[in-house]
Amino acid sequence: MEDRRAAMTRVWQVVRAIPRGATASYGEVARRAGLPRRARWVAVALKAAPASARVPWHRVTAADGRIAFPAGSRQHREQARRLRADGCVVVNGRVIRRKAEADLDAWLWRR
DNA sequence: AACATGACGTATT
DNA sequence: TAATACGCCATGT
Repeated sequence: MEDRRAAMTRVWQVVRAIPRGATASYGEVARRAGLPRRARWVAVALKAAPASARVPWHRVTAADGRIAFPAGSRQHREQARRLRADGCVVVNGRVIRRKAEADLDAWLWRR
């Protein structure tokens, strides 16, 4: 299963390409990594990412902008903390994205 | 092989 | 916006 490793590497790379202050959903990351319909697997890949890979995992949220970890959990707080350190606005465990901003991202990331 | 799980997504109400 | 339901798919048991 060396191919699995390659796919994970691609996922990490895609996440590393998310600029500070921006976010992407698991599904988006999956598509950009050439793994359509594999959002859940992206989560597995992130969980497996070693700290040495320097993957900004906190910039990945559910499709609606919510932090995927259970509210109140340590990791949920940690993600919110890092997100805010990036300059993102987090309210009720959700990253606020203005429509224009979201559209710009879609444009910047297409293909 | 069958079934449960999960850092998910989408449609519907 | 929130709650539900169902779809999806790699993994682990």
